[in-house]
Amino acid sequence: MTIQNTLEKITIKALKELYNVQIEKVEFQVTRKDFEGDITIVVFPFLRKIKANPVEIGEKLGSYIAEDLPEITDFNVVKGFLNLVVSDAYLLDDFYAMYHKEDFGLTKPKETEAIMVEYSSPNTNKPLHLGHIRNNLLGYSVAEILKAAGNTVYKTQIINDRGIHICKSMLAYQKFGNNDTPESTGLKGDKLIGNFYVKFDQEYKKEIEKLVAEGKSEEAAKKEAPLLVEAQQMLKKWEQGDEQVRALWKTMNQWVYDGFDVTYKAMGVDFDVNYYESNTYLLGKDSIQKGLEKGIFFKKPDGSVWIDLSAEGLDEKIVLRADGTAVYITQDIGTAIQRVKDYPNVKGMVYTVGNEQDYHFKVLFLILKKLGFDWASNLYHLSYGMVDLPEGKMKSREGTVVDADDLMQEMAATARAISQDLGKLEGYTEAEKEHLYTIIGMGALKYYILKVDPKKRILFDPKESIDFNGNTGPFIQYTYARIQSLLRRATFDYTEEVRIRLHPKEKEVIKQLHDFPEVITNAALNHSPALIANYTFDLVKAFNSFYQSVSIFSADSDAEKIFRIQLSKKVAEVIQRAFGLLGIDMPERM
RNA sequence: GGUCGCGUAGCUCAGCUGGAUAGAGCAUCUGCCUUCUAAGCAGACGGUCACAGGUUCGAAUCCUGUCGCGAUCACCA
Repeated sequence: MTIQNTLEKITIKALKELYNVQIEKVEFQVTRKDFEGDITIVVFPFLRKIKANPVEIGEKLGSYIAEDLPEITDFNVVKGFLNLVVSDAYLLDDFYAMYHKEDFGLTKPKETEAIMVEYSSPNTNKPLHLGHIRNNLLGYSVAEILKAAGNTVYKTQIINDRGIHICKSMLAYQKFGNNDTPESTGLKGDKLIGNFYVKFDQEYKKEIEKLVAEGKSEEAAKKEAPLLVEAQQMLKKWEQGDEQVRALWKTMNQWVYDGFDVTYKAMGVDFDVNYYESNTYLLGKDSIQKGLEKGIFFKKPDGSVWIDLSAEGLDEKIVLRADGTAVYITQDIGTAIQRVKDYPNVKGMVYTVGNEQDYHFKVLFLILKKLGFDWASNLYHLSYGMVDLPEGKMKSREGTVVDADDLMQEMAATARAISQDLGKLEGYTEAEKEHLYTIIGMGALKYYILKVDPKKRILFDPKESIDFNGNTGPFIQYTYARIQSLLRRATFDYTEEVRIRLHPKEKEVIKQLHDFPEVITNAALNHSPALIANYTFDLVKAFNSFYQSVSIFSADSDAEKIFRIQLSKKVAEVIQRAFGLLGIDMPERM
């Protein structure tokens, strides 16, 4: 609370007068529910400087503050905790300050300081799956949170559009494709290509089996299988710019992009700029050269270039092959530099990539720092845990992945089943209902994934799907919808400020609302949508408790009625804003 | 083996820079719909915060070690 600043000053002054000591900092916390009071000063830390009983210090400090500050109406001391009671008048002022503030909690972005957030980063040989969903939701949400906290943000993805995996799909298409197209098959482009990738693997395995049966070792068979050899030749042709290969590559990639667009739209994510690996895979070599001259890298006798990070507790890492070609990290170095060239106001970057690449990003950031870029100190690997299925790891080639499109459809179907069961949607057209089911289903999915700490792994059971009770997206959406209903019924004017005695539950809600800006700041600092999710749930619980214990339309006075509607309205606004940061839509009714 | 992450109620998870009797949701049980949407609310039950030490007025939180799970240690991306 802003009252904290006032309290801190007074406490410092009081302790100087009472005990003649100079205190630097005062520790505050929200008073626990079981105790009377609103805000608590922890006395224990003062003991270092004051030789006295903590209860005695609390009592003396309490009476000093209560006398000096009209905002504090009462106090009590439990052990070393000084609990202060804040006046209704102060809380009301605090509420109306929030109530009138448009964009409460949001900070205006600074144009001069931008952050680039990378997420999704798909391969173009198969559709998006459950893992991508977590990636996209996290990346998008963190981007929105950073915006809300006052940063200019560029959302980006690096599309893995070249390499042996695409060649495999292309080859399978040439051999078994029958000139299929998304139009002719009715399949989404990414699904069609994904099928050919699976087809390649199947045929490849058959060839291996055959070779092994002919007496080859399995290792040799894997390398010599004609399909694989042909795919490798195709990759070479691609690199040489072979017109036919490039043409097919272009066509097939476009199908995939069209398919991805549909999936991204359903997920509700978007990008400001795309980077393609086919354009960036050659970048970074000249930076290596410069670093070599500066002595950051060294050359081994065979001509390969390395960096020695043993001083930092890591190993030696290769950055350029002996034949002068780039490795994975080389192009990441180049791409990072390219991005700052493209967007000179970028002062930091966030990479949303799974935690199996923790080591890679540690190395990458260290190298960029050593190369001396000022933005290199502001790079963040948004690392997240795997999404596990009950049966074990997902493997795209074995077909045990949960497809992103299928999952989203299932979520809407579940929402439909539950909503029809409850039957509260009279007056809605079928189209409106379907739209609502999507909002609810996606709300469930997004909230379920975003509420857990990114670095923890998630066990996702598609059969049990999502619970719609308790700490879930739909529960919060439901609260929002109920408030909308209240506001529709409130035909009286509720713009004026009123002075009333606050109900304890109302106090709780006001205090909860008050924290919103701080929560956004923390969430941005920690790159954690989970903080927003859990905050919103707490706010909703406080509101529901209030909603159940006071009667809104039959309040004792008009002033109370007005205030309760105002409070509800602000709660709805904050819920909507918070969920906006999670990429979750709000239903007007449900 | 080295490095990194995780280990909190039967299950899923919160717990900010150390602070009061460790918090929610689900599940189980008890109440509450003639009054604003019961996808709700109030309450009960449920914990040696993996284990052992240490730091201090005070540790789930910080440090060290042990155990368990996972990731990583590629001239793959």
